[in-house]
Amino acid sequence: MAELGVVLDEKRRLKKGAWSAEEDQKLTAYIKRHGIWNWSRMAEPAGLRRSGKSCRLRWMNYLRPNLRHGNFTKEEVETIIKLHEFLGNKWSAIASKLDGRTDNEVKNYWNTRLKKQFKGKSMQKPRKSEAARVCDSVDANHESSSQEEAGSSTPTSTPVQLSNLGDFTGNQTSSPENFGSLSSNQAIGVLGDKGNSFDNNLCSSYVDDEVQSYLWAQNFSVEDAHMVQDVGALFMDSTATVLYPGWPLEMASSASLEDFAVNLWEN
DNA sequence: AAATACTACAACCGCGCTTTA
DNA sequence: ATAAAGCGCGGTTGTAGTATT
Repeated sequence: MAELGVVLDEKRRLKKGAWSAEEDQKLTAYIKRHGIWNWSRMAEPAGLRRSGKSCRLRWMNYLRPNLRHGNFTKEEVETIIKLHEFLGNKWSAIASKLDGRTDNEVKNYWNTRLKKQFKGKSMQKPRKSEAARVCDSVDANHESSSQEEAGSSTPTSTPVQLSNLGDFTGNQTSSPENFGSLSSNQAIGVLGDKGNSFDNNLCSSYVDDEVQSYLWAQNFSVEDAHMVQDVGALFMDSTATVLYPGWPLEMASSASLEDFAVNLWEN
């Protein structure tokens, strides 16, 4: 191979691995001249021995105009935390709320910086399987382990908000009863594909008032509708509270996410 | 100074959804 | 109606750079 870490797909003679400055220039110049019309067919006329996928990824994550690279601001960190709490590993959805950031960048940031902050720290109560948790309504278990651990609880979601969600998505009827009738798959969908990973436990965190109000203040576009359709399941637990990992339990009820994000960002 | 461990991030892979023929 | 192609997403891997021993 000509360059370290760069290999050729022997069957199709396609190059893989890190992009050179020359390749970047070729792709950028081609797109500027012809626009994006078909990723898999653009590579050859652009003078690149790359798969369409590879071209698209390079463009979307690196070459595209108006992208921002480098450190995340504390506001961005805060946004990521909040949205991840709400949406789970929906990186593209999260990234769409951050100006000039890509899903890949957000995902990398989460996996390398934020995830470890949560790792090993119990967010709150031990939970049943996701499916069981989502299907259950409030029950006696809430009072037992959760409040002992969390030290407080914050009643949250209201029918009004649930109704808004239903109206907003346009494909989900809006009563709390209907949310309760979601299948476990539907409910878990928003939490991630596998349903049992650390991330999924994390992202299924209960949503408190602060997070909700933040989210309602967001400007969700029509394209976002698909990802919010299952969100009702997250509101099923009305005794929700959020513990910010690494923070003392006694902070549970008083610390704002902003405090947490600032702390995280500064350290 | 060298070896090792850790971190950050670019890029690839596989899967599922949508569009097209 | 359906198979194929294209696209986008999330998970994972590979590697360069940095810190630590």
